[in-house]
Amino acid sequence: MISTRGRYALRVMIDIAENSNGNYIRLDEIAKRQDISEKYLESILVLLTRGSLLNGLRGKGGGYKLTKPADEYTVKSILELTEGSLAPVACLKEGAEKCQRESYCKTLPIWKGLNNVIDEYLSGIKLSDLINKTDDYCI
Amino acid sequence: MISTRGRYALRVMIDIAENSNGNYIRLDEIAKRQDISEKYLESILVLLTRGSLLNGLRGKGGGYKLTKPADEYTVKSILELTEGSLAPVACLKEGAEKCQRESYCKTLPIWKGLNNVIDEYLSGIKLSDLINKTDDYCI
DNA sequence: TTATAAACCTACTTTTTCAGTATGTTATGT
DNA sequence: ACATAACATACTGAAAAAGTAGGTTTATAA
Repeated sequence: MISTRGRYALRVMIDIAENSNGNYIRLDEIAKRQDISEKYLESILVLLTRGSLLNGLRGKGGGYKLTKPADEYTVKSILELTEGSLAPVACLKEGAEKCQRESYCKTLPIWKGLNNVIDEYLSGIKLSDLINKTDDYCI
Repeated sequence: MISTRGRYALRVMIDIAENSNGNYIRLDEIAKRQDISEKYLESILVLLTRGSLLNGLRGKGGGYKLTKPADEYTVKSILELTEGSLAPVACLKEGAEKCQRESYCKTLPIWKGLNNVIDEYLSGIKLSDLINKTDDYCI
């Protein structure tokens, strides 16, 4: 259901939130810490950057950092961007072609309900809930 | 997330619950009503029968019927049998090999929570909630 | 008892998605 | 100018999903 891409994306977002302090963090640093191949990680960071969840800077001193405070990211927003959609069935995806069975389908209400339950749960968790940034609060 | 197999399985179980009245229903009948190819449907009915959610009888007059009353099936039990597992990530599947990151993984609690939310929702719906068997109650 | 109807079984093909790799290009700071 | 690090494009391999094909067994009803 949640693919490697989405799971990695979440781990990476947590990693950046914890280890950056407004600084850019290099891809190879993250890759090493998270034990993900640089090349595969790159393809994930591209998504996060294009979706403007991250800010990428090229050249020396470059890297990635968050575009906004950690409490403004929901887990849902991160997963949705990388997974494409979290809908449990195709007919509930954004922009799906209209299903012929829609009017009388007895299973559709189940999928809608499931979709809601998942959405609510993942919208309720913020990136800031997942990090322990002790260094920020220690004097 | 939920594949065609699981979705079809649910539709088929509803179909049988609605149209059988203790009688066996033929595969080709179900296939026609549900607009699913006979051959593909067969592979699904095999799963449901092997998992003893259905009873299959061969030969003339044979077909499939429920093994128990409709209110003793949860949607979860039907989907779990056909999908294999409903766990949102591999490491939560039954009999998954132990994940090295388990002890310190910051995303694991999210997946466990999501798993619970999904389980609770799908366990709460019974097959009997999905059918309208008016003929049973009309004299 | 025999023909027929129906589920059962094994194996295959085709398509799609996931995961990962390779190579080259552009922007940035020193 | 030069090193650095993100960006871009394109490819490969493996696995799973979806669907097909053909033959085998078992029960029923004529």
